[in-house]
Amino acid sequence: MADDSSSSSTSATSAATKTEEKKSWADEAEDEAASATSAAAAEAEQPEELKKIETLSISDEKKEEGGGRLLEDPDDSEIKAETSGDTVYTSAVSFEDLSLSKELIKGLYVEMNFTKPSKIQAITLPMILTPPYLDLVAQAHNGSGKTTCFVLGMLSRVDPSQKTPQAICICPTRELAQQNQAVLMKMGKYTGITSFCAIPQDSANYIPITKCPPVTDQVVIGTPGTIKKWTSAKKLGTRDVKILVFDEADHMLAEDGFKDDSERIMKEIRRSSASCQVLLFSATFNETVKAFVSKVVIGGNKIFVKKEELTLEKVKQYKVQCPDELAKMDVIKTKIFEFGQKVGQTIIFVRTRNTASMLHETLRGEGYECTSVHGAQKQEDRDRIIKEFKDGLTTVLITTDLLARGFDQSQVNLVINFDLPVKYESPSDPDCEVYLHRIGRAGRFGRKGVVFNLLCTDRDKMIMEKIERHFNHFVKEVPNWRSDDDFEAAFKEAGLL
DNA sequence: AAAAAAT
Repeated sequence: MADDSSSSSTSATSAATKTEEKKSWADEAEDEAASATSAAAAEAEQPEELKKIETLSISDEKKEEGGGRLLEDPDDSEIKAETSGDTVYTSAVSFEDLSLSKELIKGLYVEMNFTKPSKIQAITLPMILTPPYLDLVAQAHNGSGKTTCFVLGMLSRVDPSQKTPQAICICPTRELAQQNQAVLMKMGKYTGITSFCAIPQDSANYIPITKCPPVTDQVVIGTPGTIKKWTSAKKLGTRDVKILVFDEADHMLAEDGFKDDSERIMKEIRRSSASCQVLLFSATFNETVKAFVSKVVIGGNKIFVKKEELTLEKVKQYKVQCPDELAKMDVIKTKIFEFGQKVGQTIIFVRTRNTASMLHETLRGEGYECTSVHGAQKQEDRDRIIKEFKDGLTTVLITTDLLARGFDQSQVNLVINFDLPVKYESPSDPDCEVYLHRIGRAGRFGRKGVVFNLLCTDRDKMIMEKIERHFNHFVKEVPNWRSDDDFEAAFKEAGLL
């Protein structure tokens, strides 16, 4: 649409593909917005949900000086947030409490259809938007509205009249970068703010970076390697950057994730723009990353959630004991395709790219309609398959952990772990963080969802037990993998049939 | 050659 393309960047990444892309993401964002209201309602129904966010300050010195302020909560006086420094934050009851520009308020109500801030938004937005703009690390449940927190942060800290990059957001996958940019453009539609998506270009319309004009958009969203490429080519200035966001921050700062890239980018930006505010958002922070993160945001505000309280109650989890791999296939064909069609869209997670293609081929060969997406495919193919799924043209999507994090499609009610997520270094241990992110693809904004973990070996069984123990959450077993009735009962229990 | 990014 004309509006969209004029407000977005025309630089580098294919303008044509992007515009097309944006339309699909934007359509989706409407659904997301609509469900935000129901999320608020869902939260209201369930008061114990409110106790889930536990905030704490790790900066001891500051706490003594500032005296550890209490944060007022609009919904529940039992929530106490200790913050760092002297600033007193008042949780936002409405978006009007945040002294946002009227253009931004209009975007929130008209474009996003939001009515009031979600829990995490109410708590973090004042922290993000109140001087002296302390750093923030915030953990909140999957689908609770974290994106809005940092997108709103970026949009309101940026000066639209100044044609230089002032906000940068770094994401682990190009899909997530694009999704976040789409949300930003939609929310900021009336602000005149423009954005640039710094992700690898598709081979078809590759332009060497030396031929690209420097970035003049106020907001840059992208993946680590490409951001680095643009800055070192001196095409992306970091002098005026006021706010730096890491989405899926635990992964961005993990040793086996993007730690080196992230640290380098953070250092460089802090060198050229010392007062830059750093925001770290994720649904998961394991102990190792948490310890490291606390060193990065010294004196900042910190919000963490206990791991036992992170599992989404509205997403029912099951395990299915299958005698062999063939039985797993059979469950997909006779149960998942049968019931899945009735309850919305389905994502099937597998461990490797290879399994993704093979499973796809096998199912398609037998007439089951599905698509697959993973990192070995061409960029343009990935874009197309994601768009088809977002547009609802396809209902079953097979994927790797490419889509484990952040992928937001509210119609996804069914998630299958064809393979359980395991740690690369120790394949008999589960990757509990990835597990949580995967199941979080269902149940967006407090919706109902169901997850089936297909187990086949004793090792699978043991890994599943470890996951249950980690989250202190019992996962029910589907008694008989052959039984339609057992599956039907599971779907019904999850509230989906 | 585990997913991902990117060289």
